[in-house]
Amino acid sequence: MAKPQKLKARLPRGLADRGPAEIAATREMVEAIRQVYELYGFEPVETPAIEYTDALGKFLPDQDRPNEGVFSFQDDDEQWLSLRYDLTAPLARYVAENFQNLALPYRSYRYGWVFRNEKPGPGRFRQFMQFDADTVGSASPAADAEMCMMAADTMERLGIPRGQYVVKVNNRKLLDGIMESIGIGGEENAGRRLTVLRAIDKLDRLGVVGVCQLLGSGRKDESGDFTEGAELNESQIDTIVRAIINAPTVDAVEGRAVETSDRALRYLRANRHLGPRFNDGLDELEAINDLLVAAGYASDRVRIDAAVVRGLEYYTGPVYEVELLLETKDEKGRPVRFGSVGGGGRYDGLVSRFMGQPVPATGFSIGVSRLQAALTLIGKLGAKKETGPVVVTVFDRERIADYQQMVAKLRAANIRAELYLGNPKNFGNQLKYADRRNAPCVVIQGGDEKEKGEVQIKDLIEGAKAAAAIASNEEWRETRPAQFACKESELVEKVREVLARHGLD
RNA sequence: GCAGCUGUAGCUCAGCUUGGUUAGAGCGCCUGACUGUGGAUCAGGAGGUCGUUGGUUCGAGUCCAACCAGCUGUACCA
Repeated sequence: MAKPQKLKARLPRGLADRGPAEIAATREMVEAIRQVYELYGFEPVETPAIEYTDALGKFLPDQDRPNEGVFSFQDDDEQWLSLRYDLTAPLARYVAENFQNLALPYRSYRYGWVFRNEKPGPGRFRQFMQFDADTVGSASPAADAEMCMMAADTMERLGIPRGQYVVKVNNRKLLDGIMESIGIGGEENAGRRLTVLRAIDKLDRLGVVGVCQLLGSGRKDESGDFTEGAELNESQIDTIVRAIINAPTVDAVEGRAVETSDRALRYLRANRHLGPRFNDGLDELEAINDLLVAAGYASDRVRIDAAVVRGLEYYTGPVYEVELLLETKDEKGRPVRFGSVGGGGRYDGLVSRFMGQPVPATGFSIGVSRLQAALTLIGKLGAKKETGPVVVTVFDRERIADYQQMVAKLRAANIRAELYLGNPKNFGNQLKYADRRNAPCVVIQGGDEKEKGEVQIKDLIEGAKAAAAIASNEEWRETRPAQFACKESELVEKVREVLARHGLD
């Protein structure tokens, strides 16, 4: 007898279903972040998940085909559409389209799903949530400093203690200046500069030696895979290493060695010979740092770090990155480092792509999904299991209307409640169901109770505790642990007492 | 994309080295003991194209090849 071919139920890789606990955790996080952003005077705006591909700037050069990394499709008029891969490019489109109606500088925030068609990995999904804040129309370093402060405040509002995160600040012009000074400026070296930036970005993972290999002839990893290097000569590598990679950042503060912006800046100042572009970047960094210090944000929250790269393509000046410093173990006992959970920077070119005038902008983005994974793992989120509704059981199937009425009474009193909708034949199954729903209690009314105008209320939470002491099934059933009778008219009141006893009111 | 590892019940896995009747375990699920009560216990039951295709062989879950999928690392990452 051949079985009919069943369709295999399967989730596409890199995508995730989310249950009640995760949804609740996300809601909690989003609300916390929103409060901070509102406090800073930002207002919400939402754009759709789909944009014209050219608005996202993701056509491959010299081809009329979008980048493979974005999910794209053609409209019936042949125009390419794409799912957004971040929230910044759509905002730039929105601002350009509504430029006349916005009060500039325009501060806005929004959160939503973004999509990337890339190989997924641990903690990396093809659909994930970001929460962005942007200030459009201000070139002031105060706008940048504010982003950094807001990032720090947000981390603390989410329950991450000071010292377990850090907001790192850098300026792209520093790196550009250094690269110019070693002779790889100009259009013809654009590709090479990318390789250099990528190499520096890997400092935390590969260390100084690995980065130097990538700056030079290339690097072969443990699996035998070879990565081509930037082919710089020794003196070029030496300049980068001395200016950025080996830059001292540790200072003695009150007898302890700590990383400080002061130390980083002092060292950068000694490198002013690297050229005007480098010096521009340094001046901007100094300006931001002065504002941070004046506002009381010291190096334990926001810190200058010349090795931060981020967003190779569109950042033009200051860049920021939020890093979680805490370490923990995963289910299998392996150490987990969370690393970057957010970042941003100044993107002065992004809005002006649509406009005839320059429009400075700076923004910051939190990776909600990744941060949620981190917070869950360290137990800051989703620790408690959601309590289910009160379940009204069906004893006498002729009287479903009576039971439904009890449910309605509980609901009218703002108590989560539901009628058992399954097959009422086996009463035990109804309790099993209530147990699996994590119901705090069930309401029972059989013929005996009905005659006396009573109902039975069974406290499942208390009952589960009592169960541990009972070994035999007879005893279990006869004692009816944590169960009591009350007048039908007292139903709401008594249920409320049970909920209060467990802190659920 | 490149490399390594892994595909056996709903889940976690054993069996593969050394090919040999009916492919196992734990957990979960269903039924009953228990026609008015969750848990525990006991008894029973359902559930498998051994990732796919081809090859070697009298005989393949086991050996070989290709492919597919997953995981891990690496590359890319706006």
